[in-house]
Amino acid sequence: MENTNRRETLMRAAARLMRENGYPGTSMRDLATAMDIEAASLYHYVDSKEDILKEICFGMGRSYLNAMAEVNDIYFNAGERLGMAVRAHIRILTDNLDASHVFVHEWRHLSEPSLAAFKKLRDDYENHFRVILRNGEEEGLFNEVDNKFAVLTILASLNWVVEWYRPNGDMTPEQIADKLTQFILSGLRKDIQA
Amino acid sequence: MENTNRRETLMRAAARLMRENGYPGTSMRDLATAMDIEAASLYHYVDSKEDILKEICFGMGRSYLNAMAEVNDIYFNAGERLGMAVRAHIRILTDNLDASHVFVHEWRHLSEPSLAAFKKLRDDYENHFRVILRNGEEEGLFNEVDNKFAVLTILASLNWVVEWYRPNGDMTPEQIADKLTQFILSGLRKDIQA
DNA sequence: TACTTGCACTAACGAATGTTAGTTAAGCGC
DNA sequence: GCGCTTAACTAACATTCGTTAGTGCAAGTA
Repeated sequence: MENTNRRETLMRAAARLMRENGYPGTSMRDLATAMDIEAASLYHYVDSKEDILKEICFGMGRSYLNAMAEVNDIYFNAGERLGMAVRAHIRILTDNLDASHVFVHEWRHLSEPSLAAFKKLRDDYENHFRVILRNGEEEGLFNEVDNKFAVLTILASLNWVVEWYRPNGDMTPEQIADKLTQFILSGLRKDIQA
Repeated sequence: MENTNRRETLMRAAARLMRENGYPGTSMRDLATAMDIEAASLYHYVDSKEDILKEICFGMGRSYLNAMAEVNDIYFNAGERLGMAVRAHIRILTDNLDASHVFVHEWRHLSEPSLAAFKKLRDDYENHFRVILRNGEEEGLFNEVDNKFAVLTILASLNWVVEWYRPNGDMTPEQIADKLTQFILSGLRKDIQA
């Protein structure tokens, strides 16, 4: 437990607290207690409480977007790209459970103009998924579906993992990603030719 | 705008505020302002702030469970029962958007023993879905899947609707339920015999 | 008319909130 | 040893928080 980047330790503690109690339910004094310092000392590392939220939300947003950019750099068919995107998403999410929870749920407590910027970032990410689905249709691989609706439903499944995943549980992130991909592609119904 | 059950108006206003700002982010004074009375006057209707949360969470929980009981009373095959459960869930959710959001996201701010009771209620509801899936397998209708995982993923898709559904949007609750059912059953992939 | 009830009010409580100002002690390069 | 930086501290600020106590008034009932 050396002194590796105290600021980052602070961010991690903040993410954990905000995950457990929400952003308004997390006080600077709570965070200070978790860091074993006084509340005022936090301001040596951050400018304000909202700064912490901003850093977590936009940091995670960048992570997700970067991973998606990598996926799109590689040229595969839409089915494979979808699987890779799901796998990347689940990997980042499970690697940063607390921060991802904040990313998914607490961003609404951002104030303008950060709020608008964050929404744009999210829309960008969703759009990448939409493009994959459209490609899949063009390739004759996917059914023609309402893409907006489908992406929301897919991301719902992915993001909900943050609610129940536990490290040391009985599913690895890779297994989760595989099952999700299969579910998204095939659903529950048994193939006729079983 | 007559005086139809002022207490219920209060609950509705509370649900809206807690949806927008979270439970810790909603003060009794905020709620009082929304009701156009003083904060102290709220205590004529409720015992405490947490009472409001309790009433919303358990009220919605009962609604969802009752609907599920009705679905299970009628004897259909698992595929049809799943469709009916989805439709019932989406109907309740879209009929009570704000309260459902609180039900899905704010219950964690309950304190014991309410918290444990709520979790039990939720587990009961999830179990009903699990039973439907198992029946579907027994009937040879569904693939054999990890039921716990599948139910979480299905409920994720359903509950996420609370994040994007807008009355006067371009999908009716029935259309949403139908699309969700289709997605859950068949996924994205095009049938071979298309 | 007298009493009760429903629904609101004012005033205030102690505690908690985010944040600022100013200080102190330790460690490091010169 | 001197000066600067880092990382913490104490003390306090104005505000907001959930909640309680006590009051007033209007409507309904005996």
